[in-house]
Amino acid sequence: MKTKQSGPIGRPRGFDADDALERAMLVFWEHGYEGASLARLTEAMGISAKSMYAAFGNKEELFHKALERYTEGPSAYLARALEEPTALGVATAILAGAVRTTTRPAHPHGCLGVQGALAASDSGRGVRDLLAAWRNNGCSRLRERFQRAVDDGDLPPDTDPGLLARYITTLAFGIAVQAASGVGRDELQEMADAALRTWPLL
Amino acid sequence: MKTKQSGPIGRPRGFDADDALERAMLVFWEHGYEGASLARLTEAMGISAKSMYAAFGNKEELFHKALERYTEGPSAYLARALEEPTALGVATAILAGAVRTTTRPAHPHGCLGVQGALAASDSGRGVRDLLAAWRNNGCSRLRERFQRAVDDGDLPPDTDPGLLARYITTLAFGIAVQAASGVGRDELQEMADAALRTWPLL
DNA sequence: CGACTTCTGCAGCGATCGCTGCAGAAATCG
DNA sequence: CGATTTCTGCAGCGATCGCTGCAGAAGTCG
Repeated sequence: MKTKQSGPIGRPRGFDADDALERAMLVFWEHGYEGASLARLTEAMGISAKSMYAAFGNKEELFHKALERYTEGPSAYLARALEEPTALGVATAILAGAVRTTTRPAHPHGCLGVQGALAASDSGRGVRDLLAAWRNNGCSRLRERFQRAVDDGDLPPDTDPGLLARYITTLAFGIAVQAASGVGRDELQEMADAALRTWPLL
Repeated sequence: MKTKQSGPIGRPRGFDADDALERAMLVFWEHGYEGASLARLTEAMGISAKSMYAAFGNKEELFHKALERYTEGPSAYLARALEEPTALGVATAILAGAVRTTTRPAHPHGCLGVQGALAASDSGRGVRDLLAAWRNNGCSRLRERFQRAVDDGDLPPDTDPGLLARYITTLAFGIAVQAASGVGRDELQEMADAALRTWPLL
């Protein structure tokens, strides 16, 4: 319900908030929540600390919005994968997406949802819990998708969808750790292929 | 070659350095390298900052020694697992050890080698790289063990030991992430069991 | 134009960071 | 014992942390 058809009165901000958020996301991705200082963030965003606070609230809110951006951007392969017609297709797309996203050249290696804040000091507990919920949410959505596959007869009726979802997400998170360790894309993709070669038997 | 049979001259330190290191390891484990402040570390160790520096050098050296302690303690299951007689036994023991260690009650959840410093600021780059090397070293030792299994005929001759080692370590690191997210021990162990049920076919 | 609103750059807040100088206490030597 | 050596507690170092008050610039309104 937008009542004003022209922009808000007053001086408009002199930077592109979307661009700035994208750059902030990359800094969080590379250095983690607590490892990304305001100085480094604002420098990458091309704005002053004051402008960042005016536009995004504070560091934690900035991270929240950066995580949303990450979910809709680099991590969008998950939502797309869930729409694959078969459970095997879903699993294959998720692992391939994880490998691709965590080993993109000229991008930080690893996954923001994993290395954003696995362990943290007290001040980072909020973000750490947010990311834990983010990861568990991904697992839950996958479980629901596999449940549907069981209902549809795509997976054997004795399949445990929760266990299967936990297995695939465990591999995906493990891939993110390996990528952060510098393991290359090809090796991880080969490993993902091998892991799904025994598919119907899990 | 110890030449002095009596202790060194001068006042001996008034605390147990082994105890202090153990407590420091637990703090690093829970909060990560950068998330563990000197104040929190020294409080847990029961000594002053000055004593810590005299005994361990600085924060980074303290972390190095804490990681050694972790390797010989909570993570000793890896070395034990490598001595299992069969490759399947090795893999089973590694995953079971990972599940147990990352979900121990009254201990930090997750793995120090993973959440100690996955992403970090500039000042944590040394430790981040150290941990990446630590993880890759575990993978290499597992690969060598699987290579031996191939040579001994325990694994089929067309098995790729590197790929298999990468798969098992990926699962182990994924388990560490899941544990850090609060996933319970039983669910993870069930998942590990299921992952190895198709063993000879990878 | 003048009135109004918002954004921007500067400077700096209090708190915490890892780390250390100093003086005295405490232990081991001859 | 005195001499020597090391450890300990206190206080505080400079740097950085996330964050903000203020004044003026810069834009949108009637």
